[in-house]
Amino acid sequence: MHTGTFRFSIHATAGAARAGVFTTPHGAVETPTFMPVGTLATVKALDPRDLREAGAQMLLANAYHLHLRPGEDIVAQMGGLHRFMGWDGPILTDSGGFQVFSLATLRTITEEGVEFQSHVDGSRHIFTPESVMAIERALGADVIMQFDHVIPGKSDYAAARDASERSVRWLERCRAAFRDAGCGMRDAELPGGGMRDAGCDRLVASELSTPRSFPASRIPPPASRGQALFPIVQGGIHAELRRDAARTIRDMGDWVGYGIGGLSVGEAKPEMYAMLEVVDGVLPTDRPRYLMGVGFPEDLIEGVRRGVDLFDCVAPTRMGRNGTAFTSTGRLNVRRAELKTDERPLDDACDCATCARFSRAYIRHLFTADEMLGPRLLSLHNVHFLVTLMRTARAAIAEGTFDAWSLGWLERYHSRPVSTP
RNA sequence: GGUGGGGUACCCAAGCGGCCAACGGGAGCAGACUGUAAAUCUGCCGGCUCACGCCUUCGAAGGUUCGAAUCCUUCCCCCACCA
Repeated sequence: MHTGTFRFSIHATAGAARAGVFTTPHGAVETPTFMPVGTLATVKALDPRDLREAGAQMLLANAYHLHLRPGEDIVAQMGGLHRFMGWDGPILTDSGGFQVFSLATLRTITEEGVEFQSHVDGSRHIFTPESVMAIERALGADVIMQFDHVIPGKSDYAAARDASERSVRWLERCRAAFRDAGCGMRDAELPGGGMRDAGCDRLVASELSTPRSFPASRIPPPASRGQALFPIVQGGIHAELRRDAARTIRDMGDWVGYGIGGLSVGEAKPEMYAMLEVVDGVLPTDRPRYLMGVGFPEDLIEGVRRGVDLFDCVAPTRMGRNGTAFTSTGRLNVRRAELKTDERPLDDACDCATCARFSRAYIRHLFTADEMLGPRLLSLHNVHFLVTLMRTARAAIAEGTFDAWSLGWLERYHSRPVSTP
């Protein structure tokens, strides 16, 4: 596949699993990969150098949160998301669709869009596919997600169908808005046909020279490089709905990549895995698939096994802040009393900066003493762990050992001897 | 020596006749977190018990009362002020 500055090439496969390279305007990403989440243009407790050293290749940020503060106009004025947060690698912005779900008590959904009450100050904001596109355009991430309607994992068929179909309708509107605001998108071939327009080029040049004079909604990405809009396949845990959504979206146009959403939101794991298999059978195999919001190490492996290339999740950083470490033999609660004098690293098999330098006993001490270095060191370890897990999976796919490797890995992870010294 | 205040579970601290194994907080212990309203949240936290329940607790010892952490007496400590 080659669409402008975006490109996806697959180097090896193992069943549905693939090892590839996803190229974006801000560089290439070796897949499968895990993308740390930096909702507010920061991966909590870590700076870009940490992330780079941990092996992260691509990051997430969130349109809803950045719209509330500092505002996409500020980000655009400051040169766009990459420059603003000091990360020159690829970035993906989520649309705020997940907040439709997680801020359920603070919003009202209509066909037109969603009215949110800000969780920051209570003020009211209307999010529509169009306004979200404007926000994501202004933020300037490489990949931007459509505005979608996420529902709880256990939702019944009717509710799931309703949300899924609405997401498709919103996708149409996102695409239209994306195109209309597409000036500056010369390099990106947009789904359903790219657009080139000399007027747009001129507009880009003038806006770049005087960015402050333009309203936020009209400020294009700061560089002439493109953005890619990813659709999101919804459908809850209903195979028929998932299949329908995947087909409909696939047939809508030639997307650079595909999001798979509405999973890991309360449903059972087998249900999530089953949905991945359904979607895997429908989406084009030569485009990257992004499983949104996942996740835990075991889910990453199960996802790769079912044809997923990109993952993101708050788990490594949130759990890192809350005192849980991922290890090759399961999760480890670092506050446990039995670690009081444990001299070993969090994970013997880990070569992260935390494991190279600090003992479990010390990290436990940092947490019990409520020292901020603790959450930082654990976040670093957890991010490194997931990123490395995907890198290892990639190598196994390339070497043709993925099946055996993944089964062995899962068995060890679930064996749970964990912390006994 | 005098006057006043105070001694409650690991710590701080409410309670001041029955609804008290005793509010609340901390510490401790265990658990949860999946497109971040999260450096957050939940549970346990005198002993025995799965539980019902039983047993031992509110400085110590006596006493009043159907019944006391709560009232009375004496004693032991601590704090403040006075001599």
